[in-house]
Amino acid sequence: MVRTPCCKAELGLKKGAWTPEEDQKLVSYVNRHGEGGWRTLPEKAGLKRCGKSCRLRWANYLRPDIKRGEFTEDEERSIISLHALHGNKWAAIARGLPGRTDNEIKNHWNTHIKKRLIKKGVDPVTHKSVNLPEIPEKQNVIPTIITSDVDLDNEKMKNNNKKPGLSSAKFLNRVANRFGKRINQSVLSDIIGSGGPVTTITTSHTAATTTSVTVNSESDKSTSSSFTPASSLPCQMTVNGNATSSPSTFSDASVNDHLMHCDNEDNIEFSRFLNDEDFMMFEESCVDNTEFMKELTRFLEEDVNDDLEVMPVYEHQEKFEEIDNYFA
DNA sequence: AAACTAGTCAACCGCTAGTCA
DNA sequence: GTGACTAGCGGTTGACTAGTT
Repeated sequence: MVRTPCCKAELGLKKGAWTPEEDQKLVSYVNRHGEGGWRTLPEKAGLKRCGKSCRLRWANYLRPDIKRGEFTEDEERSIISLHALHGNKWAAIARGLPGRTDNEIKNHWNTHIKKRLIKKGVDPVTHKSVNLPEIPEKQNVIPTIITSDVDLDNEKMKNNNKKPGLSSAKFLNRVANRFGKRINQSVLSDIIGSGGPVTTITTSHTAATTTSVTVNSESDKSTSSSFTPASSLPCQMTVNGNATSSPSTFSDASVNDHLMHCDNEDNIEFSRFLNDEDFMMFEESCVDNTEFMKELTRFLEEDVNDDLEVMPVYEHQEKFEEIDNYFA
């Protein structure tokens, strides 16, 4: 296939910064004729630019729904979380941040967030703490994914103050064993973020699609996979009485599998539990989560005093492989 | 005040995927 | 199946600005 040259300087096409006049021409043309047809747009709009340049200028700067200005703390948390999930897929990340462009997010990542993570001892590529010790391979342990500054603090706390006994890992094993793919990463991660066993659960169904879960943490803050999902579906998690800014979504597929993964301490990792495609599928498809939340709530309530032992997930290697094959 | 350096971000480049004839 | 074309993506560049010497 022969690639079509885009910006042919020899044709007198302009490059570099856009002038207000050019912007005006582009905006008025797109307003009249809509987006698309970028190849022919410059000529029709009276612009001496290549179509690609016009599309980029519109997409990154002139679009009316673009949010300008500083990134908020929540937005940054979302970026970190989504980056942990998608890697350098800036377009995918941008889809989770309405009003922000992939270019803007990419720039912000490279100039601010990345540096901050490095400064705090976190590898911005893997989101793992560079100080974490090597974990024995035979137990299939995957290091904790660090997705935010809060995680960093939790991670430090964990390393300095590990506690044996009934851990949040154990608790999450129960949730995962019970609900498997029905619950997405953000939900589980939010629960993990609460740091320990559930002591009280309250639910409110003020509207058919509104659910809130309160998770009070009393013991360890040992786990560290906080997650800020991008979806705006109406489920709010409340941790220690404080509503998080993280709306969470749920799938209602009924699968009961054993995909949680932890070591004999407190490390938990969900990336094998739900892969990217699966997570995105949930994001797109799940709309009605009320019934699922009710069921989760019942389960959590039952779980409070339930000492049921759950098989450690590293003993489910075959299940991991099954799932990998399924999503391959 | 001038020169230099570092940081920021808009824009560009090269590539791939999807669509259509 | 093939090639032309378009749209979109991620990496990189370079102009501009602010801070420092």
